[in-house]
Amino acid sequence: MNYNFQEIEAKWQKYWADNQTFKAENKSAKPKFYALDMFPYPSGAGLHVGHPLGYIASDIYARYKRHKGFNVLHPQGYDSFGLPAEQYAIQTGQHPAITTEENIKTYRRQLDQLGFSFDWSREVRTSDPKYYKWTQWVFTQLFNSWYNKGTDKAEDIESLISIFEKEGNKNVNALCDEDIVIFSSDDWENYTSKQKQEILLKYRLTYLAETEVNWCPALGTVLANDEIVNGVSERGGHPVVRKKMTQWSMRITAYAQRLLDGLKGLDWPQPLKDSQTNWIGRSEGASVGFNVISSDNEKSYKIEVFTTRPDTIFGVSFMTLAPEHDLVSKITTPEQKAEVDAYIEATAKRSERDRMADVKTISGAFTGAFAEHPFTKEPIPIWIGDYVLAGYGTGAVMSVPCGDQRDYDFAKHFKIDIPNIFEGVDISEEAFADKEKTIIANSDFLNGLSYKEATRKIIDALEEIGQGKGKINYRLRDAVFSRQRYWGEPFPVYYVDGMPQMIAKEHLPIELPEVEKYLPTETGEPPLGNATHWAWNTVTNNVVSNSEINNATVWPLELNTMPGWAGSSQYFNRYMDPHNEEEIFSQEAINYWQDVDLYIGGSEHATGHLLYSRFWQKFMFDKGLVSKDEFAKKLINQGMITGTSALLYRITQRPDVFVSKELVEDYLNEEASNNIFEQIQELSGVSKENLSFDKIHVDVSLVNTSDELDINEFRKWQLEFLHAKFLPHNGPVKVLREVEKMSKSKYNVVNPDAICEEYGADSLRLYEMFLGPLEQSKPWNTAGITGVHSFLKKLWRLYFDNDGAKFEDVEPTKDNLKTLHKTIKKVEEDIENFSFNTSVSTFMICVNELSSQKCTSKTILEPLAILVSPYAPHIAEELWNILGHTESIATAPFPKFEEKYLVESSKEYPISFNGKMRFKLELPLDMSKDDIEAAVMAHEKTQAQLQGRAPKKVIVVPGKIVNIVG
RNA sequence: GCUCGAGUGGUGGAAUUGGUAGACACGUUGGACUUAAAAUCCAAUGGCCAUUAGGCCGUGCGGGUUCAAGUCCCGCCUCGAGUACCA
Repeated sequence: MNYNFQEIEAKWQKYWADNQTFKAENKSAKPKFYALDMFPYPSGAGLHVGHPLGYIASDIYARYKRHKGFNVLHPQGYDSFGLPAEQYAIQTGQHPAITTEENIKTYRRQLDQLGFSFDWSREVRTSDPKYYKWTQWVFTQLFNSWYNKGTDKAEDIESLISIFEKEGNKNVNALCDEDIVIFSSDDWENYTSKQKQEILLKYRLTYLAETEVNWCPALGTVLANDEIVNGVSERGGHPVVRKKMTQWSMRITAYAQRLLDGLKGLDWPQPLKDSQTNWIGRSEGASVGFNVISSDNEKSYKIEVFTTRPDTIFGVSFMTLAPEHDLVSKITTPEQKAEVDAYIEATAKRSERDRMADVKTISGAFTGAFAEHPFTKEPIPIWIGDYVLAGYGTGAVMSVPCGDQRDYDFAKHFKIDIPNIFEGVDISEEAFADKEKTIIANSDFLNGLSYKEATRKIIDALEEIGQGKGKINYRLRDAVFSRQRYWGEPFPVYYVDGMPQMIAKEHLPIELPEVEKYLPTETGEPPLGNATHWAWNTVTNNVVSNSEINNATVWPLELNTMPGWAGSSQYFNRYMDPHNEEEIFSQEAINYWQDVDLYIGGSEHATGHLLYSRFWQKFMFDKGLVSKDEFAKKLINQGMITGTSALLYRITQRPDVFVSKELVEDYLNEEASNNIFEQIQELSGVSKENLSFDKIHVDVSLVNTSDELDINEFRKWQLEFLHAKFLPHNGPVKVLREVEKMSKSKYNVVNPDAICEEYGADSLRLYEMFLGPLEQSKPWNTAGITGVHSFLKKLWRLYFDNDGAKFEDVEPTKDNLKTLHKTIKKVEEDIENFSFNTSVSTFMICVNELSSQKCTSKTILEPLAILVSPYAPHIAEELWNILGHTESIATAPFPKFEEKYLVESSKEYPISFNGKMRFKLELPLDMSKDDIEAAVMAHEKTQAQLQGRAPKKVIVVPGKIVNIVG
């Protein structure tokens, strides 16, 4: 009987689907385990071999946990809103829902053929109204909440209103907008409804605000920083300008400290935690107010700055404002106005990323205005410079050139004073920023103090004169939540007199309307502006035609849609109870499953999805909806699988002439170059001076394992190569190999379908794990897959020979048991440590040993099938079945490791001389140290090594090693 | 620049608390089986020297600690990822 993987794999995939083998129950006496993969976006290109890496790992773990007696939740679904489907819709007019549906089918087929143990009954799709109903609902909950710094949690907006009614807002300790005006309870009572709504918006956890965005007029849309290259849009190369727009924002900054603190308890990769820490960017320092010196006594302006070095305040020799700073236009003197305006205009054309990336160019402009130093009362010139960003801190800096390199460079460039306030430090060449070695000088009452002492003292002094206080600042900014797109969740929001109103839970979901075009409207409104049926009737509580808008009972609906991360910020909880139509999830379900025990996905989500989800989870926790304020206990980043690109040398001047790799290398190294050059010239006619080579990507399927190009296939591959010429004419043409990210455009993607076809899913699963450690990035090279495939065949032959099954009910030998139990031990340790590559080797060793032992004992072969089952589930099911079981292997108990089978009585000691192993000596393990030494010293090889010398020292580590020194 | 990873044969990688460097595979070479091929099996395979016995070198580089270092410490180099005029 042969190992017919195609038949076996199809059979068991059908069995699992028919029997719902992996359906998880929300009630169980077993302990729970929740294994989750990061939400996939179903792209049109389908899966390549890099995608399943993490899925295989989580599947092995999930299957292992089932063997270990856990009730395992291992769901899968689709983050199915997104840009590519919308882009395709714009180009072809095809509705994104149709494209998405097709892509999901491809994904599903590819996932199914790999034999994953997903509970498909729990599948969710973010673009399904039944799902996004709850995304909309969470949004309304955020709207109806404010952040109470006193209790350090989100609370219902009603509690804030009742405070306003009782005592106004003077005692409210909230995380809110900066421009809050103090009012009394009487004031509140007298405000109009609209005024009240405006004030409340400043406190809500999701709110409307003017946000500066990268606006691309030609595309009619806002672009992300990385969609802009050299100041123009990546797609189309259109100009981009900075523009203010009213958009929904999420007050994630309310959670900055808790998001930081929460990281400590998470078993997540350190680099990932580090990048979140940096992203949140907590810094301690002081907020300082500088009064602007004004000849006009009626207007007094104050510049607020945040500084981490308040101790250097006596070193301030100028101030720098972001060009966008509100005060700039107000304080600039008439003489300087032209220069300042020109500078502001120039800055607006630069993207934030541009401004940040360009460290070398120093630019700025003097406003003509001066601020007053809070202590010396000296005038300080106020400059603007694009190295100061409006979005960070207050958008203003107190510049201390002697202590900050950027300030130093700016001062040097504009010939501004650089006063030295450090004792015994030379600042003629560069600034001095070492806090630890700082001793303050030339600073009045701070002289002689260290950084720490001076900081404490100056903050007290600032508070005393009312011009500053200690402050903690976060780099984290509130997250913009509006997108000017079609294919996303619509907001459950309509506008009454321009003020946003939430639509109640019982009327959700608000479904995405049909539109004729997916582009922005001619007036620049988002695509939903094209919808004719997009107004809210507050009487009948449904969506009606725009023509019915009467600004009394029928109002316009929001035209923006939600961003990609909206749907992915609570999906892991929705999986616990995915079909609940009454609640986002039942308390029973969330209390049973609690949180994700293992989350596997790419590190690219470090500061996006993984930060927003933590924020939503903490909010849900504050609302009492979830019992854990972190949603994933353990997280693993799987490494990227890189592709091995094939690059073919082409003569730049003759794009139809290709030269084999080794000839080009010889030529370039000037080895035998004359001979090669003659051949090249004969073929191409290019002179030596003009000769240069390009490297073009060639589809990897056109190249064999010896890097030789299949010339005939290459000619057929693309029309332009039909009449290509090659050097050598009749010898093999070799390509250069380079490891790069796997990508369609580099023609180095390997599709799993072909491998499944040729070797089967079990081989692919094993091979992806065998490649190397899960977390490391590693190159894909199909050459080695034959190794794991022949391992599976060897495994099969342990159970079968040509006549059929050969296992028997016989007692296993000592060696059989030893092999089995050392395998159990190692595999169990490996899985617990996510070291899947080493267990594949362990299986190979085990099967090699059992084969040479000619083991046929069921006592060994049964547990072996279970051990292999998480990795290669199809073959394991088949073997299990043939061993006589009628139930799936999925919940068969994991074999129990027993130490007694591994106990050894002797050890082959390595005998080293000066640390170098020279020979081995078998000695009993219970032999004493002295006896070992005596035995070793008496050995003839020891005497030969020593050649009569007396050893200085003999180190004996029983059970390990003997080392003779001398 | 900063932060975090990584660097081991021709290749992917192994070496769990410092204790036999190169497990397991791929590839290559030789052999068996076969009319032949495929499949399968067996053997060899870090480099250099040596007929053998054996010796020397060897985990990016330079130092150090130790009886013993891929592993620990100090200083560098290279590659990868993230991030950035963060005040």
